[in-house]
Order: sequence, then structure tokens, then C-alpha cells
Amino acid sequence: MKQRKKQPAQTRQAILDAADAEFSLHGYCATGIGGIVVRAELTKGALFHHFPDKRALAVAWVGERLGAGIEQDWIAPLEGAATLDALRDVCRLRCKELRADDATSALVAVAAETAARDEPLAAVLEGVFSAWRAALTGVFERGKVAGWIYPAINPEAEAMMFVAAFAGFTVSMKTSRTPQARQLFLTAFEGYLETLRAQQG
Amino acid sequence: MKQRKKQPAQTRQAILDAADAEFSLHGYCATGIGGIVVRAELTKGALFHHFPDKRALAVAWVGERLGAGIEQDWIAPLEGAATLDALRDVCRLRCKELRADDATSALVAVAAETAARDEPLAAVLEGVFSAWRAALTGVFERGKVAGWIYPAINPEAEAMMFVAAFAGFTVSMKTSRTPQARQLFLTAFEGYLETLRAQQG
DNA sequence: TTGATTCCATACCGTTTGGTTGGTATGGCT
DNA sequence: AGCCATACCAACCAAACGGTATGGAATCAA
Repeated sequence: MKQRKKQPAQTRQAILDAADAEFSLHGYCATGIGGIVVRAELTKGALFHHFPDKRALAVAWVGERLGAGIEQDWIAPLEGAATLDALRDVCRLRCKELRADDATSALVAVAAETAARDEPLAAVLEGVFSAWRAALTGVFERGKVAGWIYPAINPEAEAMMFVAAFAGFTVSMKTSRTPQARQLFLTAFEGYLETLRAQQG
Repeated sequence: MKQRKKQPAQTRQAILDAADAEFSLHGYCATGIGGIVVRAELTKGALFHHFPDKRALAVAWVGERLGAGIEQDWIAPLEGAATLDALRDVCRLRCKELRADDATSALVAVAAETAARDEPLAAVLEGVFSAWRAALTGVFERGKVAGWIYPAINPEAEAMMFVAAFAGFTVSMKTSRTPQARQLFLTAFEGYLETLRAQQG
């Protein structure tokens, strides 16, 4: 299998890898181009060859990496959820494994930081958020049809609430680093999920 | 009433006024000292006379201004809440009047941006958040005693969930500027509040 | 009045920032 | 072979950043 010493797409991915790490760690504004190229073991010339400016790099990062992260962490696992217990298990896992540099955490952090004043960034962020919400809307709709979700639930509104609650949780986890906060949230969140369950007989 | 041409405390408040506007608008990192002193119609000399550095200014802003904002918007109104309907009305008002530069929004935004890597800032942020949660914990506890909150509710956990949901909502409002998002969230959030109500008879 | 101290403005400094420039090496194509 | 676009690097740049040094006006203690 003969190929070039270096596929240009490889370099682009290496830049996105480094950008992912740096943005997830420091947020958008506090991340410097210099830090990214050092981590990628490249130069600014390489970076600005693949991306016109810092904002475009961030847009690509959100769309490709954070989007993929949400897809992997939330959308794919939820696709097979056919009971409320399955949904609850996904939430437990996401809650327990949540780290400050998770895709979910980074998504919320960069949205809170930039979405209010950067329209192209807000647009791509909204795309990822709406995909996340759409997956949950689908779960609730299917659950209503299958009879394991309370029929009076508004799927879209409930997805909005679900995502907001989890997004806020990622922020809370950054301020109070005590492990109690995680357990406290999970307790109430599981209670909330139970209220979505269809009543028996 | 004789007094100095200018009370030093007045200047300090003017700086905090300007810092409040700038930080609420641009976040922590993207806000420059220059922008603050221009808005305050002062100079760097005045600012650095009252605050040792940018971080200390931010700490004072969070503790004094955001703390007061949360106190005014959430804690004081909740003090008199003696029914679930009263709690719901406070939530409706906060939801409807929420703007991107609200104290609540700014608190969440700056927490998401800085709390993970700035410990003193995280500490004062946690103070404001925990005061907010404590007010809700008190409401739930009082409601349980008075019999208008479902007895099985864990007040602390529920306060955690409540604050997380509302915090996430402030972020969602920045990405999707459509008015539907606001209504959608409020719908589900009121539904959530109803699940806290004590069952009749 | 005098001396010390608080308060604030002007001017400046070193560093870092995002971004550019000129040039070179690579590999595909004819 | 010869050519040319792509991919990348090293060096550089103006601007903005947070922060400082200095000096003077106002105020207070004596």
C-alpha cells in the first residue's frame, strides 16, 4: 500500500486533535493558536493553510468533533433505547463518566462563552444541540407509541428540559468539584426520569 | 452635607458597574481592562488602585454583583413562597425576563468559562451557586413541612436539579435565539414543577 | 501649616496575540 | 524530464493585552 509520506487530511486531523484538547481544556478565547500548533507538533503555517482563521477552526471543531462526541455519547446509545430503564442507564453512564473535558462539557462551555456574540459559531453549536435534542425527542415519541412514556408528555419540550438539565449539570460539576454534587444531581435526575414513565394498569 | 468631591467607594462602584456590563456582555477572557475603564470613563490607574489584577476584579464582580443579582432575582422572591403556585410564578417571571446579560446568564457563562481552571474564581462562583441552591432547598423543606411539596422529595437534590435545569436553559437561550425555545423549556419546566406537588387527598 | 497618605491620571513597558509573508520541499501529471 | 499545485515551515508583524512607574492633586492627622 503505497502512499504519500503524509496525507494532507492527516495533518488536518492532527490540528483538530490538538484543537480539541486545547479548546476542551481552556475554552475558546483562552486557547491560543500557539498552544494548538505546539501540541500538534506543527507550525502556524500549517494551521492557517487548512483553516482561514481561529474562528473557522473552532467552527470545524464544534461541527466535526463535538458533533461526533454527542453522536457517540448520546445519539447512538439512545437509538436502541426501548424502555425507560434503558434511557436511565444511559443517563447514569453519562453522568458517572462526565469529565470537565468531555464533549458534552466542552459543548456547553463553548456555547456559554461564545454563542451570544458569535453568530457562525452559534449556528454550528445550535446544530449539535438540536441533534442532541432530536435524539431525545425521538426516544420520547417512540416511548409514547410503545406505551412506556407517559402520554401527556410533550416530546420536544421534554427534550429541551432534559438537555438543559444535563447542560447545567456539566457547569455545576466545574464549580463544585466535590463528588457529592454528582450524586445529588443523579438522584434528582433519576427522579425526574421516573415522572416520565407511563403509569401502570 | 459636606463631602469629598468623590468618594473612593463611588469610583470602585463605577468600576464594578462597567465590569458588570463588559463581563456580562463578553465573558471573562474576551473582556479587556481597556474596555472597562473606557466604559467607566476612568483610567487604568484608577482600576489597578482598587483591584490588584483582572482576576481580583472578576472575583469582586461575581461576589458582589452576581451575588446580589441572584439574591434579588431568586433568593428574595423565594423567601415568601408558601405555595407551589408561587414558586411557579417566580420561575415564569425569571424565564420570561431572562436576557443574555442577566445576572443568572452571566453567572452560568463565566462559571462555564473559568471555573474549571481558576480556583479562586471557582470558589466565589460556587458561593453564589450554593446560595441559590440553598434558597431552593429551603423552599422545598418548608413546602414539605407545610404539606404542599411531595414528601419523598430530597430537597438538596431537587435544588441541584432545579438550578442545573435553569442554568442549562440560559445556555440554550444563547444558541437558539428563537422565541420557541423559551416557551418549550417553560412548558416542560412547569411540568417538572408539578411533579413536586404533594398529592391531594 | 506641615507631612503623610489616599486617590487617580499619564505615559509607558514587556509579552502575547492572531495572522502574514516569502520561500521550500514534496509528489502527481504530462 | 519538466512543470506546477499542494503542503508546509521559519521568521516576522502590528496590535492589543495586562500590568507598572511616576507624578500630582486632594484629603486627613498633627
